[in-house]
Amino acid sequence: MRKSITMIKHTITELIRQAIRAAQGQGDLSSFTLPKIPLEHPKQAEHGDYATPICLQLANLARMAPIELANVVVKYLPETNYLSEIEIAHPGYINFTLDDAWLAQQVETILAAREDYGNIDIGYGKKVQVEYGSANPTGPLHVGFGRNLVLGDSLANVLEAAGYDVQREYYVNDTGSQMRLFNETLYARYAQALGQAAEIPEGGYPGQYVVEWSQEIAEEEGAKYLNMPHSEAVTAIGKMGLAKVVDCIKGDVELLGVHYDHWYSEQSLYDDGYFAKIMAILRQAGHVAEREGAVWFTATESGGDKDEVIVRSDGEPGYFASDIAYHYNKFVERGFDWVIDVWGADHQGHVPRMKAMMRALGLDPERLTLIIYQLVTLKRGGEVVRLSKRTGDIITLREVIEDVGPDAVRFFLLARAADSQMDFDLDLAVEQSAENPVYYVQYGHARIASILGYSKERVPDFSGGDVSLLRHPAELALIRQMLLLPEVVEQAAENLAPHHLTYYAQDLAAAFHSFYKECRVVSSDPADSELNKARLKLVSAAKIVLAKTLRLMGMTAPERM
RNA sequence: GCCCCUGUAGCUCAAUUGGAGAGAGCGUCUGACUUCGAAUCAGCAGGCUGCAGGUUCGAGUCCUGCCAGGGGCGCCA
Repeated sequence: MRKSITMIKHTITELIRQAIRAAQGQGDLSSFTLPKIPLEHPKQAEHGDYATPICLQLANLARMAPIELANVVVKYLPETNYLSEIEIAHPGYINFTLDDAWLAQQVETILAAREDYGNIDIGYGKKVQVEYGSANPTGPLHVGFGRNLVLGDSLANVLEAAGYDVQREYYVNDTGSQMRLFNETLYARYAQALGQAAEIPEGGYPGQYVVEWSQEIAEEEGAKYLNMPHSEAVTAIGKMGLAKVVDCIKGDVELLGVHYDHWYSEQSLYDDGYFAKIMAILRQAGHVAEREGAVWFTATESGGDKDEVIVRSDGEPGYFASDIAYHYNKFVERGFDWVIDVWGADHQGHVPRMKAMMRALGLDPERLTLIIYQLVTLKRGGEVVRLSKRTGDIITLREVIEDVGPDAVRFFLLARAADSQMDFDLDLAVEQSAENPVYYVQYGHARIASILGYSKERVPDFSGGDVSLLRHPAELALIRQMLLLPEVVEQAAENLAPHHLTYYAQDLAAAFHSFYKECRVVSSDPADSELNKARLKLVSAAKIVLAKTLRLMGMTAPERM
C-alpha cells in the first residue's frame, strides 16, 4: 500500500490561515476572504526556512500597514513543536525557522517511510494517461526524440508519486501516407535484395536499416511476394516491417529505462469502429462540412483557429481523423480523467484544433493537456548537424546512449524546462559525459552504500540510534534538504515540470557531500559510539531520499561506481 | 505577413509562478587526502536579466513596441 506524509509546508500554511481566521473572529482583523497563502523558501538563510509575504498582499484588503498586519497574525499563531522562531521582517514578511529537535526527528520519519518517502496526495487517484514518445514507426528513434521520452517518462513518474493513477502509452502511427511510403520502400528494398531492379519511391526512406530489414524478410520469406499483386505484397511486407520497427523502438526506449503500459495502434481505431463512431457524433452535432471533395472539421466554430480536413478528397482519413477518434477513445471508452500528450514544438499549431475537437465532442478542454517542448538542435563540434531524411543521414538515440550512457543522456535531456531550446552537441556529450552532474548525485549514493558496508562490522546494529543527537549544522542542513523532496514532487507535478528534480538532486547530493566532509560517520573513538549510530541512521535516510530522487528521474542508484 | 516559444555570468541553464542583495554546473584562479570513496570539500572572480517604455508597495517573471534566435501557418504527421 502506497503511503505519503504530510508536508511541513502545508502544515505551516494551514497554521497561518487559522491565525488570520482567528484574528478575524476576534475582530482584530476586518473580514475578507482569504486568497491562497504563499509560503516560500527565503533566499537568505537568516530569514529562516519558510517565509510568507501574505501580509504584503493583504494590506489593502485589511486596510492596515503590512507590518502591523504581520504583528496581528503572529499574535494569533499558536505554539508548535516544529517551529523554533517566528519573526516579522520589513516590510511585512513573516519568517519561520524549523526547530532543530523536530528536524532531527524527521530522520525517523524518512526511515519509516522508506521508498514511499516523497510520495504525496494531490492526485487523489485520478486516472491520467501520459502519452509520449509516439514517433512514427518508420525506423529507429532519432536522438531528438530522447527529449520527448525523458520528459514524458519522468513526468509520469512524478505524477505517480503525486498520487495519480498513471498510464504510460505509446501511440503507434501504423497507418496513413507515411506508413504507406515506408511500406513501399520496404518492398522495393525487398525486391532489390532478391536481385530485382526496383526504385525506392519519391519521399521514401533511404536509411540503411530498411535495407537490413528487407534483407531479413527476403531470407525468411523467400521470393513469394514478388509474384503477388503489388498492393497485396506491400501490405504483407509492411506488416512484417512494422513488427520489426516496433521491436526496434521497444529496444530503444528500453535502453533509456522507459517502460510503457500500453502500445496503442492507430489502425485499430478504424478496425474497432471508433472512427465511424466519432464521425457520426460530429455529423450529428453539425461539426463537419463537405468542401472541395473533402470532409472538414469546422474547428473555427468550436474556438479553433482554422478548419481541418478529416477525410481527404481521395477518400482516405487524414491524421486528424485518427486524433479525434483516438482522444474520444481515451476519454469516453477508456475513461481517463486527464490526458497529457507530449509533443514537439513542430506540432504546436495543432493545439487549438485539439481543444476545438474536445469542445465538439462535448468534453472539457481542460482535461486535455498538450505539453509542447522545444526541439533539440543537434551539433557536432559546434556545427549544427542538419539531418537529411533524403540521404538517410540520421543519428539514432541508440548510438548516443551507447556512447554516453543512459543515465547521463537522461539527466542531460531532463535538466531543462520544456520551453527552453537546447543544443545537443554529440562531440561534447561524449567528451563531457564523465563530468555529467548525474555522477555527482550517483556518487553520493554509492558513497553512502560504501559507508554502510564499512560500518557493518564496526557497528553491526544501529537501530537503537538516537537521532536527537543530530545537531551539527551540516547534519541539519542535510535533513533540511531531504525534507524538500515532497515539495519538489508537488512543484514538478503541479507545473508538469520534471526538470526541477535534476536541480534538487544536485542540491541534495551537495548537502550530503558537505556533511560527509564535516562529520565522521563511523568513528574509532569509543566516546562517539552513540553519535555513530545516529549518523548511520542519518545516512541511511539520505540514501533513501537520493535513491528515490534518482528513480523519479528514471536513473539508477548504484551501490558502487 | 500572422501565430507559438526563447533571450539571464565566458559557456550550458535555474529562479518556488509577482516577493527580501538574481542562483547552480562547467570553465578560470586559491587552498584541502596518513582513519568511512578526492567522481569529493572549502573559497575567489564573474550581471544594466536583449533594448525602450508601462502596470505594481515590489518585475527576470505581467502589458505595449522594437531587435535577435527556434518552431509553425499543407487534403504530411
